[in-house]
Amino acid sequence: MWALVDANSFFASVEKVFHPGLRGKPVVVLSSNDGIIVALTPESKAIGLHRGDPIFKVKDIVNRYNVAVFSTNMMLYAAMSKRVAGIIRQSVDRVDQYSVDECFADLSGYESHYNLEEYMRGVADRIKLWTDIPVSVGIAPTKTLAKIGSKFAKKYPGYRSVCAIDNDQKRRKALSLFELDDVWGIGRRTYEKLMSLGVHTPLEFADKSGDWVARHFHKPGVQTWKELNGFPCIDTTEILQRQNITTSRSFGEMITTIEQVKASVATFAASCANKLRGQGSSAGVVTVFLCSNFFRKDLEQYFNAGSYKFEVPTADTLEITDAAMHIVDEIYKPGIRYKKSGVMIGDITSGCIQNVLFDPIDKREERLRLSFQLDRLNQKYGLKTVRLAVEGEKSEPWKVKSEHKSGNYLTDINDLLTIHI
DNA sequence: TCTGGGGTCCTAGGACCC
DNA sequence: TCTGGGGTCCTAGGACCC
Repeated sequence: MWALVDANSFFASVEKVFHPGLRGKPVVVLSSNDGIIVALTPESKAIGLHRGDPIFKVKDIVNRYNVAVFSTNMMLYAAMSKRVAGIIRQSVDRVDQYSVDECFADLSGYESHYNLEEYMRGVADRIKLWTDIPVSVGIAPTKTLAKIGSKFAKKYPGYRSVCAIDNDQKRRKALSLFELDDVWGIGRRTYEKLMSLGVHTPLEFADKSGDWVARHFHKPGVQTWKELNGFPCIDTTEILQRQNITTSRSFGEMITTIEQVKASVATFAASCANKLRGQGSSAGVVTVFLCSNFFRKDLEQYFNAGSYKFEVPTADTLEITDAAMHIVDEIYKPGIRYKKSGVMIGDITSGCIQNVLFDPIDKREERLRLSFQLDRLNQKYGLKTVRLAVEGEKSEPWKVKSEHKSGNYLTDINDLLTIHI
């Protein structure tokens, strides 16, 4: 059996932990650049807000109901995520953290010693007690069914945080009541296809024959069908090594000069290189893209991207940034008002690196040590304390808007909360 | 005025190889 | 009229996820 432990409205719940006056009140957390709503509490849903709403379009509701609005603070959410996962790991040996707010716990072997429902309810209670984050748990023979269980646990308080789908009768009932497009693995396109084939509920899909499913779907659809029938076939074993690393941002203000574009791209290249070193890998290719503001129909639109392949895979910030700057020289077009840029690195490899005889870079090892030293200093003294000059100042007009950001209560000693009793 | 960011896997088709 | 068989690798695009 698998248990899925899913935090409720995770980002919003984290903010509520540190702002206890918001209990029972509507809370929303915005995307980067204070753009759209990415997380919201049930109280916010009840007054008509939705995930994905641009915040400026719902300003009236926000003002009328005095909604608490927060800018995104990934450092804070990541630190809390680690704590929640740590509590689960104290009770279950094999835990895959699937996303920032979800963990799959492998319960095989536990059923002979424990009542799984009670056991996981204990875990959920401890998470609530120790972190104040509410979670919902689904227990089932497959991950797809466990996901469905966690949604029921979230929706109906009667489950007291845990819903087990552990026999065929419960499975059929759950599948008959669940929304087809809420099933894990069924997105918009697959949903439309199923509807056009006359399938309206997860149960109707699960009850189709294997031949029928193979005729209409490829591997992903077949997997979902098997999982809905209780046959596990989805592996989520943690991927320790990223295959691609991207850093991109929309700008707080549109920019035009090549110096500003370069400053943004250099900042993102340094961030990619930092993440790359963090997982102990090297990259074989770097890609840069620039684009204008596609919501502004009145302005000239532009998108362009370029790539550079390294002769020898590298994790050197200087080398990656240098390549990125050359790409900007090639794809930058004057007269455009740019809204977003980004850097992607790929062809990521770990371990031994094949050298070439005529390596254009001298003293590779020393330069890499320099990059690691940058990481150490910036870890200790704060982001961008030591950086390349081309990255520009700490406050640049293109920096993201982040007007409602709370402190890094769990990771920065200067932001520790003071409690008055 | 203001509209996010970062991933994975799968498949088909082209290019190329012997 | 008839023109092989069997591979690999790479890339772009689709679909999905949080």
